[in-house]
Amino acid sequence: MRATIKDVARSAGVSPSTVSLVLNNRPASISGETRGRVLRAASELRYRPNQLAAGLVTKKTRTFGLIVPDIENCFHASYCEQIERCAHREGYSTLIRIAQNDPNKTVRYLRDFEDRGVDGAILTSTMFERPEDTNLCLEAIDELRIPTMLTDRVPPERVPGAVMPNDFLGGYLAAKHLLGLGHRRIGCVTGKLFIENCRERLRGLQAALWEFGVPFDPALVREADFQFSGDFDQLSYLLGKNATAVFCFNDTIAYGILRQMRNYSLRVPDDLSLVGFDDLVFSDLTEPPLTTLSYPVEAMAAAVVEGLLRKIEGKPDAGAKTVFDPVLKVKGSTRRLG
Amino acid sequence: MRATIKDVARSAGVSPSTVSLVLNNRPASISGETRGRVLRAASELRYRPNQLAAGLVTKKTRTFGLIVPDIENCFHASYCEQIERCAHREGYSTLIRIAQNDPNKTVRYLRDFEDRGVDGAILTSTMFERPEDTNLCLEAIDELRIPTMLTDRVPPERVPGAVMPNDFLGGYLAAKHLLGLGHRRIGCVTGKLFIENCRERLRGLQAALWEFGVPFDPALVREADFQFSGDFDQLSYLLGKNATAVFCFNDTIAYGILRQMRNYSLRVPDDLSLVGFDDLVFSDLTEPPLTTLSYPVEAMAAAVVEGLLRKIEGKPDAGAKTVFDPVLKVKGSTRRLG
DNA sequence: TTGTACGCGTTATCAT
DNA sequence: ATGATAACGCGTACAA
Repeated sequence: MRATIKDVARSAGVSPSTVSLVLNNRPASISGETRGRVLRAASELRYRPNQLAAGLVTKKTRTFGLIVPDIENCFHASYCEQIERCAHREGYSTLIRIAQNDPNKTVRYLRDFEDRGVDGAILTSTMFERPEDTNLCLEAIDELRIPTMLTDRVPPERVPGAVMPNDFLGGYLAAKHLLGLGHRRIGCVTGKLFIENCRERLRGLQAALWEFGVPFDPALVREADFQFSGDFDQLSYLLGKNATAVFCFNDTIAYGILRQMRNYSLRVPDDLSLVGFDDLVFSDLTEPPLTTLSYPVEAMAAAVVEGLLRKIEGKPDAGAKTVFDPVLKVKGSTRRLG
Repeated sequence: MRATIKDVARSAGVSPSTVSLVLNNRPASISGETRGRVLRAASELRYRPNQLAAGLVTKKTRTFGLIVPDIENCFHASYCEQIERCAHREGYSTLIRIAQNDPNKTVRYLRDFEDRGVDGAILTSTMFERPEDTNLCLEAIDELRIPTMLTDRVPPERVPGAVMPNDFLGGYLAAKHLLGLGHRRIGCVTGKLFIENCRERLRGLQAALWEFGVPFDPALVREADFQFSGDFDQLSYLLGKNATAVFCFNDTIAYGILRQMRNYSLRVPDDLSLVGFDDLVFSDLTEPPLTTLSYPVEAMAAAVVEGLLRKIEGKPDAGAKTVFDPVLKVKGSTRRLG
């Protein structure tokens, strides 16, 4: 069996508390000699404290709980990985749970986090299709006695204090870029519009249109899904509406449009300008490389973790940056009209 | 504060042990009346057992530890997600750790798993560049007193009992497909060859060549990296060697080749046939869609989890399928030579 | 400087 | 049918 603190104590000829004092570098002054004996015994027995027992008494487990909708989505995978890295850098383990956009799972996982004594929770999606589900989730968070950070897909009323992407700006930048190139009929293939982030991107687009004095035509907006599905045919619809450019709310959707373009023997950007969102690694490899918007995922992850640590330590959450701006990466899929 | 078992006991007018018996459906017969009182009290106080305390005494935490090299790699992300799902289906939480191919991190995480009392560990990569690192890792696993399943990147000596992809077959199928199409000069862009899986794929290719009586030319093999890097130029080298087809050891590498082909104004499959590996979702979207090899990731995940459960329950590990064959998905990137 | 004793929240054993 | 009591392994006042 595994050595316990008692075994170390016995082997070093001291009491368990002395072992604890030494190993935790407690202010209590321990003679260099016993300290040495303890350390030697501990390493000989390969002693490592049982974290369950330690957590039980200290109420700290140095664990974060992270709930994500999925990780097959590259953006989430990347965000997830960055969060795990930051957490690790701060000495925390990360219990990752994949909720598949299921509010019930989300709530269950949340409770499980509390049962397991995680020190803090991070949720990258707290908006669901049915508003009552969103409320259910928010209530569960409030009942929870655990510091919690929301990020990415956050209901509007909870945005203060959350680490947020500036999706309005993203939409604005994309549209402005296209407008600047002379496009006036800009089609849009959005993600699910119950996601506030998508609506924000849409608002950003509208703001840019307004700035250029171009009327907003709702007929140019098509709601799709962030998951890829190759069989939709938003493209022919939008072309039918005389779109000269299409703004896709993520890169995966843009890949689909790119594919459809080839099916029609049309060319990007000659026959249609295309803008994506997320700047996945693959977006440098498409033909042409995809003009897209990029978030500083690493910085966002760092902000989430930092914010959570502050909450855990009870510090005021001042200072931490909470809104992150996307950057437009102009590659080859957009060009001047005409 | 959160209600404990004692609070419930007090509220129901019984002892903590009775509460425990009721809530855990112990064989001990409890009168329907007290049972009701306990259940009512528990739900009124919203009692949920502290898993740390429970784990401390039962030595079970219903948690798996999962160590992956990274999850930005789509294949790993997918595998990871499937494993998490299977684990959840079986009532287990998954502590996911990203080791970034760092053997030291791997070992540290492993120990941490033990400290936290996870019931079992899953490692998707236990092969490192330096053999001594691999050994270090294997030794750490052996010293660990935790049921452990290895999968995917496993050192040859540990394959028995591991859940493995049949990479030999993958290499064989890819090469046979190309040979069947008349190709004789087949270039190869591999992943790092210290990974046994890559060497297996290479052996599979050699076997197919042998079958067709085509001599193996080492000059046609280029070692690359599974992570994408757009700046390599393996293509011009292989074309210089008169390759008429290229077998890339993963789809990401193939995307890079596809891109290079366009830079040279060459066409796939007319000027070069291309085969990838992994069948990422994006491989239906490339132009042309990428012929590639696909593993039954879900089934593999299920097998890993099942195997781990058997080990945990001390059952003999008979029956579980442990080698999984890839399937060749012929899409548009390969064609008959000439 | 070190040891004793207690508590963390739970389950298991053994009485009653 | 139910309740004391003793673990589980650790940290920490407090005592010595």
